[in-house]
Amino acid sequence: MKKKSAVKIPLLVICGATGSGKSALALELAQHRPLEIVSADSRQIYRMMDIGTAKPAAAEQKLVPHHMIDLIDPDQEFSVAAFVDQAQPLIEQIHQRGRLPCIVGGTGLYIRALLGGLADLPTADPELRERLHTREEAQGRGTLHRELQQLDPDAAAAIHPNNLIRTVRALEVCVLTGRKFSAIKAGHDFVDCCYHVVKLAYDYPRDVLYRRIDLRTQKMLEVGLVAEVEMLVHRYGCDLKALQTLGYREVVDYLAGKYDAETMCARIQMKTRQYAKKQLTWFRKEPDMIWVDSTHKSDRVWKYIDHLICH
RNA sequence: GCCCAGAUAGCUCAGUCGGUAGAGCAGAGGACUGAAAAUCCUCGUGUCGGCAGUUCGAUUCUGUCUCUGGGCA
Repeated sequence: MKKKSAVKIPLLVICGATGSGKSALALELAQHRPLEIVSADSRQIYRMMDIGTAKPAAAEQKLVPHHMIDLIDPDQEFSVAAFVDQAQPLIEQIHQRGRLPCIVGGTGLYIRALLGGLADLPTADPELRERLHTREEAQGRGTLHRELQQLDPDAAAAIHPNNLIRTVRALEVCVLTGRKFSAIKAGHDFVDCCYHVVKLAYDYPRDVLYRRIDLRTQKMLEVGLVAEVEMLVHRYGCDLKALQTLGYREVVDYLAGKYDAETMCARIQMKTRQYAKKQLTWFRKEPDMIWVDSTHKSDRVWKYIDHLICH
């Protein structure tokens, strides 16, 4: 998975909270410098989920080459590993075309995995997961975590008993490899960066960011988020995993009559603010992050980019 | 105008048989290696509406005033 080359490929990363203007900045930069955009967004990979994921408009995508968008249908499976496997060769191709690859996205794990690679872990096994979940249901809460304690005490200690999803994954790795999940992870720490990277993020006062989010949510509803979700529900049913996505989930509840339109809007705004906060927690500890003051962005940003391009 | 019910954390409310109070949500902080816009964890002092009275002690009992619902005129 890791590409070892003598010269590291230059790579611009624009990350940060949802609604902070990542896409707009990338588009602006692309007007003046030769770059192509690689989305690092775990939801924009889905076709038909356009409005709620704030996917760049068709016109914008025509203006600048965009990648890693509309890869799969909403009922298909995806993963960090799939993202890395597809994005890494893309980045190399863009570089060979003489352009600067620009990662734009808010999915912290995807970015980290792209830059540092992933540990050598087995892919998801849906049937095994199904069996594990069934066992937890049949034998009671905490069953799987207790099993994990036997198989891999370190992993169990690091995962809260209430966190079923991560307990299942850890067990899955142990069962599939016959090794300890914690031991495999310990041999990999994300540091092997195969790119020459500049990481940027907009730094907003929290209240300004939240106001932007509230407005953006309103706009999404105005341009037809509800209709988009209705179409998805009609096509796939409402149990779709992709419909757990923030924004989509609330519209599904609204359509089911759980609350009125006003409450739906308020809830999406609230959930989006909470998500932005969570992203900030993630990016805050990201090493070598350059936080760009949102009020006077340009000069510094151009300098970093030209440095990368000349590299 | 009269009667009744309320007034407690940013919001919705619980509670204190008199010893100054606690849930949910919100908010803040955090974790995160193939579901990551998912999943999970931690954090609760506030003139208990104002004033007066009873009491060693009142958010709790009494009176009164203000405000908000509802009912009767």
